[in-house]
Amino acid sequence: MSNIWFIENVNLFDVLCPHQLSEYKNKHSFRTYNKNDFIYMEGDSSNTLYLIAEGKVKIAFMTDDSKEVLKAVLTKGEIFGELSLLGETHREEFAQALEIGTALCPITIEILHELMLQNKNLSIKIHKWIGLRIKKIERKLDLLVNKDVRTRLIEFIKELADERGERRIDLIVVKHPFTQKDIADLIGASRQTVSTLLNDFSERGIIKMKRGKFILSESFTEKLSA
Amino acid sequence: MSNIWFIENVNLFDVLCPHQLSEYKNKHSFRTYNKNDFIYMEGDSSNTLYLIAEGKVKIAFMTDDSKEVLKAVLTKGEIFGELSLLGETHREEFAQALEIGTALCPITIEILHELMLQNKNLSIKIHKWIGLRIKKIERKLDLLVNKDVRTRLIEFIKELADERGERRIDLIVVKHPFTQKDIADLIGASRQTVSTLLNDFSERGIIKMKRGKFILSESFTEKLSA
DNA sequence: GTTTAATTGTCTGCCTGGCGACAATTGATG
DNA sequence: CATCAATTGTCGCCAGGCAGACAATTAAAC
Repeated sequence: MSNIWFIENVNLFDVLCPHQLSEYKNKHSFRTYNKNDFIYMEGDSSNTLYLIAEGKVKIAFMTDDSKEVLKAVLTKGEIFGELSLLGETHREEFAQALEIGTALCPITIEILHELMLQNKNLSIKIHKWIGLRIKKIERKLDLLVNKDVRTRLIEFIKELADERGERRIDLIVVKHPFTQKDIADLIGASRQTVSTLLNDFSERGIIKMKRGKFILSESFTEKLSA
Repeated sequence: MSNIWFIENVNLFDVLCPHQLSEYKNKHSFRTYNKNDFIYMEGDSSNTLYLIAEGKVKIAFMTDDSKEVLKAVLTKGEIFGELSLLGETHREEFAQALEIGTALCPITIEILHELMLQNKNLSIKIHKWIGLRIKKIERKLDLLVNKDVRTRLIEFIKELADERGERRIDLIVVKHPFTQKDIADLIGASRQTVSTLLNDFSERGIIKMKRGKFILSESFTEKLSA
């Protein structure tokens, strides 16, 4: 399974966020949150979708034995709460701001449905976007079932580079919102193993890292696989 | 994460299959397949969705190193090929009939879109169905990341019981289309481990099994957890 | 019914990767 | 700037579960 599905970027954010459209500018403000503010909690009624304009948002849920399971850490330009669109009545996860000044653009499903009726193109984009979400998660499943931690970590970094990498001359800079613990949780590994592997990659000159940032050579993919 | 999302059965099959509607009866026939016939292959254009009227269908894909990865084994009443609805242009998986006399009811997306425009209710049901698919797969991810093989197997059986279990007095009969190898692939375990675990459950009187069938006591859930 | 292929059962050794422990580092906070 | 909490680095131990091997069983095919 390749990454083909990812190439066609539907860029829902640009289409959706009314603040992007000049006529809407200043008509309503973003909602802003402080660090650790909850955007919604498990059980809340599920009727709006959010676009992240600024900051960092954690999506997670609690298990029966009240441990927290991380689902995603999202930043600027990403969307969450979209299951409200798909018949979910109550949240089964919570969303929490991780930084002061986290700014979100909320869109209720009523409004979104109106927009979709008016705008056939939007409707199609949203469907595509959902299709991509499913592909992405199926891909993750495949990795989890069939690949070892090393491979999963490599794939994780590759995906990150595809999604948020800024190409420079001969290298790719990837800013991301994850701690090593986050990465470990997301790829189904222990924090320690991720730490060791990353340092291994680093020592072999394949990636450089600082907190919240990877720097990859253009050819890191081949190097990593070797 | 509980099973709540599963309770509301959207029963898309009944709504969709035109053969269920008397006015449509005999208007067109099911398409039937022989054992090992491919319904579609990777790379085929993705423009129809299928309802299974009879038989058994395998969904899988090939990895780069040409090993087969099982995604699902489906039977009567189940739906597949639905990503054609969500902007997929070409299949990234293949679908293969596993039994002679496998009968499918194909619906092209054009027709489906028409139906959805005419029938608001259908549209909503389909959205809900997709929402459930996403929940289900997210749940699977959670299990894979956070639970051991034993727990995953238990959850797999529980889900099977919910989906296809026939309740009898004091017990639940679950007919299913899986070999132990299939189950192992689907829950991310080895065939041997699954075999051993199932026999362990069996010896402890918690489940009885024959090929393609589980018999569970009403209270198997608690017993299994113990 | 016989033959044959597929599925299932079971054992052994082995190894990936989890976990606890603790130190070192970094960045946030006042 | 100093303090403190969060994050990262590293080690050793060891268990869950995979893989190979082979026998036993069951179902399918003829």
